Amino acid sequence: MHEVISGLRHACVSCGLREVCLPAGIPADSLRLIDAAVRQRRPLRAREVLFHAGAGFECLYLVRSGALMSCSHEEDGSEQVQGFHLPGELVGLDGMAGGRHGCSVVALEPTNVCALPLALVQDMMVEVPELQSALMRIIARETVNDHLHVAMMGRRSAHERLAAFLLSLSERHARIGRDPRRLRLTMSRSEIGSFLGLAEETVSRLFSRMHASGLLEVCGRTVLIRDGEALRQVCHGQVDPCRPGHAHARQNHPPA
Amino acid sequence: MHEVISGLRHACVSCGLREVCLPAGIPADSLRLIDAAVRQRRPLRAREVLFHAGAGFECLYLVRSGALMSCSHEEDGSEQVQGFHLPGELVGLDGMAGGRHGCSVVALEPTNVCALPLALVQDMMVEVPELQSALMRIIARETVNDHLHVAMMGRRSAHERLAAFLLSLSERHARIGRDPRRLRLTMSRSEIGSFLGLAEETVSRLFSRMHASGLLEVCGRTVLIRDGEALRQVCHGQVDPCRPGHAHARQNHPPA
DNA sequence: CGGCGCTTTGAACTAGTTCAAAGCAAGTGG
DNA sequence: CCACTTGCTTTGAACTAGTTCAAAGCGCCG
Repeated sequence: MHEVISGLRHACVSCGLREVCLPAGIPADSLRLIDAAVRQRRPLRAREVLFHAGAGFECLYLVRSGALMSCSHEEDGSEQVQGFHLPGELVGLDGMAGGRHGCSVVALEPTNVCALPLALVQDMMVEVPELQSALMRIIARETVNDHLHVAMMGRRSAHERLAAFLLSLSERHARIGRDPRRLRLTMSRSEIGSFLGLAEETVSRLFSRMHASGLLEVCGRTVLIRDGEALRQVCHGQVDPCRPGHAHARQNHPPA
Repeated sequence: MHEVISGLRHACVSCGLREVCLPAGIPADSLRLIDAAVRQRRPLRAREVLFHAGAGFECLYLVRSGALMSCSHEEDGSEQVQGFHLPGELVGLDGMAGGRHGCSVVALEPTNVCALPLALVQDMMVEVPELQSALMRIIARETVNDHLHVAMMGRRSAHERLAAFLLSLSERHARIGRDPRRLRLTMSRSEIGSFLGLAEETVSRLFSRMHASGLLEVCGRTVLIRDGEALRQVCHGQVDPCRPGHAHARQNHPPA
């Protein structure tokens, strides 16, 4: 079952993601140990599966380029998208619970990942306490994200959810040096819907409305954020994006 | 800010929760170290706050008796209940993300907790690798739970949600040796609603319906599970609990 | 007793779903 | 190069699960 290919160039030290990835804040000499542990996995093609739910937990994976999506499966066959993972982000932690993964992870586009064999990670943590606390920090951040996600699913309207989703993507784009206003969504409407707890039709309609109101420029899977501030307001429920509110929309509404 | 009181009796070795709590699976000699680190906190009264969101992360807490509820706060003032914590369960892990807690935690009834000062935990992890992996396992399980929670908020009907909630409580009751059929809900309808992403009125109506259909016997905050198997079916969406389906009709006697 | 907070129930409403159909873009094979 | 398939997206129209608003009931405690 070893698809891991070692020997490829992968030095963390020279990696563009060093500052946002697991090694962030780890001293240079310890970094060399991590470097040695990291395996480069054969690149994934779009739609290719990194691991299936239920598979044995052997590695943690770091996204180097591309994008991943994780989703859990209900016994009735339905799927729930749990998250999207951009370069610099870590996936596979849930496997630590019981030695098997609880989610499947699939590539949304051609993707490269670094693999960290679990055994090596555990050994290393004893010798490199910084790694241990870094890992703890990352897991805890994961938890915080999940809580945000729950809070969103709990009480927010469809508009608020989509706005929050776009802003989160935008921020993460910024973190890795991409243009935070231009988003290339690599996932389908129905995947966004599943992630946000909405029907795909609802997502599609929202994009149309937000486009019409001038918040976004939507062209298929390419989205341009035209008014980030307004989007932030929508996200916090301070604005109802249905009624115009924006210059671009139809203005001939005779106010009551 | 140290409200921690040491010196009270608290030996893990003699604790009834040993097998379900953090120390599960940790060898006896290492256990003594943990034992020494654990501080007993003054008992919390109902509604008393263990820590506030934003407070510095100083301790992990283990529930000894009673029950806790954690909730996050949106900037608009609304609250989202993130979870309920029964004896043997750990709270406070989210604080590891940035040195402050992201949730507030409050007691639902008179509650005792054990406190594990963070500094001691970190020191110990270096010497007791079992503790490190135990902690990792617990955090990862947390993640898995959060994912279940998200999956529930995403696509399940109100009935399915409430059924899943009750079954989860029931299982956890069983784990700590309580009767899994008789639940004393220590939280209000609106707290359950927040947790499940429903209005409090909806929760109340569901209890009434499930009572009427003979699934449950509900008397205020005391719930008796009459037909666990059927409840499990509702939870998996195999049954629509609106239409009768059940012989037992209205019988509003308080469970003995 | 009287007041307060929680719960229940009813009735009206609406945000979002579902179902259905058409539009579009990319790929495939003749 | 075009016809055809396939999968995603958009849009419309009808529907409904769950919300919201309102009011009454119930327990509890000072």
